[in-house]
Amino acid sequence: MKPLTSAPKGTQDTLPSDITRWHYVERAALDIAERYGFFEMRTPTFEHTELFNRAVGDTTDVVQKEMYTFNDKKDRSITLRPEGTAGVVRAAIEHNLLGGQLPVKASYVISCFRYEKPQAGRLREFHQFGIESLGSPSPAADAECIALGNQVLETLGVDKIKLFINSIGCKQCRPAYQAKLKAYFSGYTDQLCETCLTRLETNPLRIIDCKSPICKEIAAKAPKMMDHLCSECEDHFAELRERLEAMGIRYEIDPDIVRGLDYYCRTVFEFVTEAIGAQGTVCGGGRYDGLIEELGGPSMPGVGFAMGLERLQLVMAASGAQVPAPLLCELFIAPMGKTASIAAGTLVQKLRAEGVSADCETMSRSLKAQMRYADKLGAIYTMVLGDNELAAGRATVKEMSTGAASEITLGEDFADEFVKLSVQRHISDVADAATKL
RNA sequence: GUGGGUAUAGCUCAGUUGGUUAGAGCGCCAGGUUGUGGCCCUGGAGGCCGUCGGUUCGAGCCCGAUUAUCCACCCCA
Repeated sequence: MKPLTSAPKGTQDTLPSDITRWHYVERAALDIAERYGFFEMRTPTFEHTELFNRAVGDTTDVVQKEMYTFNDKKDRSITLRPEGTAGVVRAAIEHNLLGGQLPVKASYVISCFRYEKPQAGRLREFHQFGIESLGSPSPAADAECIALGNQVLETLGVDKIKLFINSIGCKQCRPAYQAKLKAYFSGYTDQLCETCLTRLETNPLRIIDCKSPICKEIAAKAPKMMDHLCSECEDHFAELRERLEAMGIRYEIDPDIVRGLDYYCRTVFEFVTEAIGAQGTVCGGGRYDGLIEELGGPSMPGVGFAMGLERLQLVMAASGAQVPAPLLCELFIAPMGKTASIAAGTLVQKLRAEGVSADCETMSRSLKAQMRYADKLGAIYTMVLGDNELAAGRATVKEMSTGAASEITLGEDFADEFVKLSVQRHISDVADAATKL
């Protein structure tokens, strides 16, 4: 059987067997964000191309070669979002949220699109959980974001991950530093790689991040931003460190983190793992004080991060993290014959209306096959429904784990009786657990 | 965009120096007496061996191309 076509390169289907894990991860992240005062925000999957050109930056790889850009039927240039911050900031400006109470704290779970060559932990359509805190210039906001990210990772059972932080300066101190950097690297034009030669002109800061061995060696002796921060940036960074230490969040300073999106300034940070291959950045973010103004909003600072949900799930697996089991079927009804099947459908419907997860046979299989099916569903109880039961108006409910049988009437009180039975089991489970303690 | 590996059943993989009807385990389906799951036993369905072309009397196996996938560079979540 040949499929008509296949999913596009770099995309993934999420099957019913995967969805429990996804829900668990997304809900945990959004719940924790709410505790920090960040509420979910939903923005369009596509935006005007200009938004990303301005926000992410014309010189970045993301804008230059990775965007899914097309013209719509009225010839407007549209781009599938490659990241989440631009859309959130745009929406905050558009709805004048920044004229109200500050800070504006938003979270999101979105899919992003980048035309890249897929590899471990890198897809063309991928998912991010992210937060943005708009309005506060204080390192308190930076620390809050980092703490939030840290808590999400901890809650989901991720170890094997490290937090790296750095400060890349602001528009006061960075130009001078960049000039120094440029002067330094200009002495090595005969040795730098081709891309770094163009970086020398467009954004010398990015040379520091180059992975080519020769450039790395040259960059190792380059002047460090850390040594050229203005006093405001220095104080800001020092306070951030003080706050992280006060909260007991462990970090390392990595002076080579620059990040590939142009809007970052001052604080940048990454949660990085070595357990999932070369694409080890699970969460990355930082401060972007000029961005809101750049997009036509008020002059206002901001800070945030994005977490790659596919990568997150990869580290979770590598860390041996457990995902709670899905809600099991409380009762499976196995009918024999058409009359019983109709009755079973009705009984199951009553249970479902009462909020009980219940199921019954729809494949008309043998009783043995139905029992096997119930077992695979993980049904807590099963009930066989045949002519005998229908005639008597009573049936036997069997607890699958113990084989214990209980009688139940099939009348009006059926759902109530079953719920009572089920609750008793829960109570005895709790009692058992208590005695074990 | 550049490089390397891989492509055989739904999944994980065997398949000899090229030689008849291509295999295993798991999964799925059905049986193992009359109305009860897990363990065990038996049977069954399911593959144009990624696609196209070439070499050969003969190709799952060799060669080329193409596509997909995995991994790395690059970049980033």
